[in-house]
Amino acid sequence: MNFNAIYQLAKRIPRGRVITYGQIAKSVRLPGGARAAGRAMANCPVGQAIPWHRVVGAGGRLLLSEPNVSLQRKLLEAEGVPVAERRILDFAVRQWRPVRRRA
DNA sequence: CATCTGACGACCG
DNA sequence: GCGGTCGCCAGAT
Repeated sequence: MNFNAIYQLAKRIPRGRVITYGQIAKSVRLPGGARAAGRAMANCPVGQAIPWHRVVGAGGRLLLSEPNVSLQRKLLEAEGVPVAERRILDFAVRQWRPVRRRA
């Protein structure tokens, strides 16, 4: 699969903002939906400066497992994103929406 | 070929 | 809020 489009989009996520797997899938019209986006991130290549920690589940939930979820939380808080146990508090405001031309 | 397993998400009780 | 179902899909066993 060519997940490149996803990684490119991920790179555009502004610091201090987040996006969901579902949104990504929708934005790049990824066949397979959110789950495919999840696979892409799980396969996320290191060394390409991809802010993987800014990708969360629907509703602003952190879906990773330990110990990665702890790291994600740490990274998010480091850029000013408040996180409760496994959930972004003001998700509605923190959510980033990529610019897409014409619905 | 049958199952299981995920960095998913919408729905329902 | 929580747990279960279902649609979705690629790989691994």
